[in-house]
Amino acid sequence: MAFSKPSFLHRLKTLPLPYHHRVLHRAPPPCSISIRLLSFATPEDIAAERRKRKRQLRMQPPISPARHQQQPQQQRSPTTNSNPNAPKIPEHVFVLTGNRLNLHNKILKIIRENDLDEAALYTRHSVYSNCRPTIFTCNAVMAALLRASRYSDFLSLHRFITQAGIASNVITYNMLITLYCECRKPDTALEHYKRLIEDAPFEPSRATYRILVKGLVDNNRVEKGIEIKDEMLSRGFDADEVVYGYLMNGCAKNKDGDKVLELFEELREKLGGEVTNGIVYGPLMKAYFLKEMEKEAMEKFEEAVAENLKVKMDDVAYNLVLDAFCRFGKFEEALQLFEKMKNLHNPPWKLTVNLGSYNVMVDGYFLEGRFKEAVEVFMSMGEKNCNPDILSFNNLIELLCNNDLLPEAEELCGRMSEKGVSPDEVTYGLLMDACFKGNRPDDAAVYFKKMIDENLRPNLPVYNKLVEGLVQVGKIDEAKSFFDLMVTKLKFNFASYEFMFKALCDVGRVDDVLKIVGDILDEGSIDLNDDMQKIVKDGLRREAREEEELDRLIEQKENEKEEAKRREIEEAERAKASAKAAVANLLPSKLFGNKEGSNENAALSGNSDTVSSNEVQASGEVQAS
DNA sequence: ATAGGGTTAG
Repeated sequence: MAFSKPSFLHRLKTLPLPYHHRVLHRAPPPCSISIRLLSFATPEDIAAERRKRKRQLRMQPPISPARHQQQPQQQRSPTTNSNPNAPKIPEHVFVLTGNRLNLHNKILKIIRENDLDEAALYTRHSVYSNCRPTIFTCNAVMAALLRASRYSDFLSLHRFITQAGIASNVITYNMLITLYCECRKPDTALEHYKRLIEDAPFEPSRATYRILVKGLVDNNRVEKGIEIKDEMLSRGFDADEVVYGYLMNGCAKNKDGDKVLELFEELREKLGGEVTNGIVYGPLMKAYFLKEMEKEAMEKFEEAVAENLKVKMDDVAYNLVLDAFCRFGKFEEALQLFEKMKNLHNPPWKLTVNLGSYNVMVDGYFLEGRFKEAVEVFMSMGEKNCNPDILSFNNLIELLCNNDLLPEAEELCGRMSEKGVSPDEVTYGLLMDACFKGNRPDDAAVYFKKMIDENLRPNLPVYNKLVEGLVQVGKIDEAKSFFDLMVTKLKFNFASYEFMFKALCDVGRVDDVLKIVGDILDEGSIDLNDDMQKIVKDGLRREAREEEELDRLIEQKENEKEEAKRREIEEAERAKASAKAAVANLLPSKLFGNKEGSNENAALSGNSDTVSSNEVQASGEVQAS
């Protein structure tokens, strides 16, 4: 295996997740539960009503999944038509005509030009124009955002259209589930799946299950994936080789060869005794290797590549077999197969290699300790018209760094642009780490600066690593300057403050600490907890100063805050009084008539109500998520 | 016309 556990944890930590986290929590999922909450007494009532509605909206559970799409439109009963609480049925594709089609094509064009900001903005503006975008247009934009990993923008657009009453369809749900799986939030993905099942007036599709099961497997939730697979079957879907393939691969990853074979048998039985999709052969070989049944593994390999072409092998299926060889010490076989794959590759008719093949080989070479060749094979992928992406580069750079090949990693980083790829925060984070490990703290700081200069957003763990590394080698000034730089950009936690406090106190810079404390109290960004106070007081004592200095500072800030609040209230009252006078004097009934004047009043006084009910709605949706 | 048809990135 190419990655050790610690390095995986490190990867998790270095991913720019906090940004996602923040947005993910804020952006409410699509739902109108909050509105409906008002009309029922208990959650049970709501659930019962929801089931009833779904029953009304749907006929029988599906026999063939292909039928789903057409169902909702016809099956709306008159009662649900008039029910404002009914789940909104997404528009059918045949509304995509005339102006709305023109709009759609216009936005598709913007997407093709890769101006996703403009595409999203255009979509939003259209929502309140006389030409509302269809869900198909919105999906196209959201799909583009998802492809670009712009998760927060995706969610904000999704929230916007949901609030504007544009109903999601199954593709929208599938994309949401994809998004949460990619963000390593499988439970949120499952919640959206559940909501699709319970609330949406349509059924999940086969793709929904593929996405969800893959996401669960990728997030180490194979058992849950198997449950979902069973649910898929019980909902009338055929056994799907792709879904079984994911699950088998996941079980193989967990070294459970028996479970892999069990799944394969189940699949074979359900398919009437024969599995012809090559997708399961790689995982199957892994299972035999795990059980040390090498002969059987090689038999399966022969079966997969047999001349009779009974088993359908494509690039993905080959990659899984290649991976099986690499991971189980059959590197010679892997090399041979890789050559064969490259020879068979004959686009566009027959695809047998892709970017993934090269990534598998990179891992294989590293397992063999053949680092140089790994880089060579990686850089040669252009021969087969494959293009490395940022993830592939980062994977290789991480492997190089983990094997004390920092110069090679840096060289590779420098060559990314020739493949049209730019380093991201993960790339720089990896190099930064490696620099600290290689006693090059100044270069580590340079990489961090590069992130800032290139408008990348290093996250808190990356920042913490930088500051810890700098302090460790006694570079307090540098550490403090990065603290100052990032304190407004990142949401620091207690640990990051405490670390800086300690570092400064250790060198006697307690005044700098007091200054930071003052800023914290001014901004209320974080509570000044007991540990922080203790660090400051210890620091003061060590400098032969009074502990009470801190208490006095806190008190002073409290007083200032109260004073400010009082002034604000006064200000507001004065403003209110003058507004009243203005309404009374400047909008008299003789000018605009009574009605106009009272409308104005209603708008003024009703304003706060509108805002608060929006807030209630928003928080209700967050809760429901 | 929007996703999906699968791998790799631990």
